[in-house]
Amino acid sequence: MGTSLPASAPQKQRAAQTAARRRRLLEAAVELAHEGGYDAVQMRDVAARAEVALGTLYRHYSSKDQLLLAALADQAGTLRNRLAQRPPRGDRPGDRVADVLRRATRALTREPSITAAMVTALSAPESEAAAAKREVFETLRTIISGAVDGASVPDLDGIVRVLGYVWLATLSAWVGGMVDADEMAADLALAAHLLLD
Amino acid sequence: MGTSLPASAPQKQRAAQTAARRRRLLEAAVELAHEGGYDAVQMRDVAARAEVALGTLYRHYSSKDQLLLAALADQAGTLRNRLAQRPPRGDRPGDRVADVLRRATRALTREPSITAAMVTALSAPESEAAAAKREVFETLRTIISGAVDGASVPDLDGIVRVLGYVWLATLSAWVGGMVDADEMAADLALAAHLLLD
DNA sequence: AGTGTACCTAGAACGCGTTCTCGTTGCCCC
DNA sequence: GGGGCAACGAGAACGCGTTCTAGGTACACT
Repeated sequence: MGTSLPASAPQKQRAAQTAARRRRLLEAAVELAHEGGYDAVQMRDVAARAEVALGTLYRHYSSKDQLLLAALADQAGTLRNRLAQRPPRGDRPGDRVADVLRRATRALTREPSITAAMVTALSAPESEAAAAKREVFETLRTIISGAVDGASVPDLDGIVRVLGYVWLATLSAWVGGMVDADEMAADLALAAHLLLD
Repeated sequence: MGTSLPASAPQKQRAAQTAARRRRLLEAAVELAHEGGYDAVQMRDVAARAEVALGTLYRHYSSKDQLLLAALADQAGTLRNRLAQRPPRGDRPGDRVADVLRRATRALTREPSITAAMVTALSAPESEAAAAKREVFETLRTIISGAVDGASVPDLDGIVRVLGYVWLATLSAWVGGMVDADEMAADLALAAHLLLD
C-alpha cells in the first residue's frame, strides 16, 4: 500500500501515515458509537472501518476505553471551544455557569449514543487510563471556570472542582438510566446556583 | 441433596433453600471481591463457591453487575445502620455531614477491593440495573439526610441530592485512580461545607 | 549492501460474561 | 398418583476484549 503513494516527501511520510491512521481510528470509533453506543464500538469493527489491523489498533490505543477516552478528549476540547465562542448569559456567576452547563448538556444529549459510549469509558474503573480521565475532567473544569468569570467567592477552585464532580455524576446517572435528561439538567442548574449564588 | 435434609417443614423448605442460596451467592461475591476486586468476582467462581450451578446464579441475578449491586445494597444498608448508631459530631450541619462522610469514607477505604468492585458495578451503564442503582443512591442520601438534622436552609432535598452526586463521583474517581483517598475525603468535606454552611 | 528497529497485516488463540441445552427433582393441584 | 411446572445441576457454546504468532516492509545507522 505504501509503495503506491507518491513519494513526495520521503522523510515524514511514515509519520504522516500513522497520524492519518490514528485519525481514522478515532473517526471510526465515533461513527460506531453514533450508530449504537458503547456496545457497538467493537474493536474488530473499529479496526476494519479504519482499514487497519487489530494489532495496530491496540498499538495506538491500549484498550477500548483508552480509545474512547481519546475520542472524548477530542470532543470535549471541541465543545469547550464552541462554548467559548459565545459568552454565557446571566448576571450572577451561578446563572452563567448554569447557562453554560445547560448548553453543554443540550449538545451532549443531542448525540445520546456517542455521549453514552464516551461517558461509559470515562466511568470505567481502568486505572491505566487515569491520566486520560484527568485530562477530560480538566477540560470540564475549564468550561466551568470560563463561565464563572468574576465571582467574588473564596475557594473558587474548590467550587469549580465540586461542580465538575456533579457534572460527571449526573452524566453517569443519565447514561445509566438513573435519571432522564431533564432531571440531569435541573440538578446541574441547582448545583450551580447553590454553590455560586 | 434436598432429600438428605430433615423434612422439618415440608412446605417452606424449598423457599428456605433458595433464600439460603441467594445468601451464599452474595457472600461468595463479597469474598471474591475482597480477594481481588471486580475482576476477581468471576461468575463461574461465584457459582462454584456458593455450590450452585452457573445457570442458577443467573436465575437469581441476571448479570454480574446486578449481583454486585445487590451486595452493595446490603452493605450500604449496614453502613447506614452503623453510622446511625452514633450521631455525627459538629455544631453546624456542614460539620456534621462532613463528619459522617468522613467516617463512611474511612469504612469504605478500609476494604478497598470490595468497595472498588461494588462502585465499579454502580458506575457501569447497564440501564437494566437502574432500579438497583437508585436504591443504593437513596441509601446514600438517607445517610446524608440523617446528618443534616436541623438545617435551616431552603431546598434541603436538592442540597442532599447534590451531595449524593458528589459522593458518587468522588468514589468513582477514587476507584478509577483519578484521585487518592485523601483527596476524596477532602473534596467531600469541602462540598459539605460549601453547600451547608 | 547489511543489520537493526519500528510499524504494519492477517489471523489464531485465550479469558470471561452470558446464553443455551438437556436431564433431574421436588412441589402443587386435580 | 399422575401431569404440569418452576427451580436446579452440569456443561457446552457463543461473543467480544485482549493477547499472541508469524510474517512483511520501510527507514536509520555503519
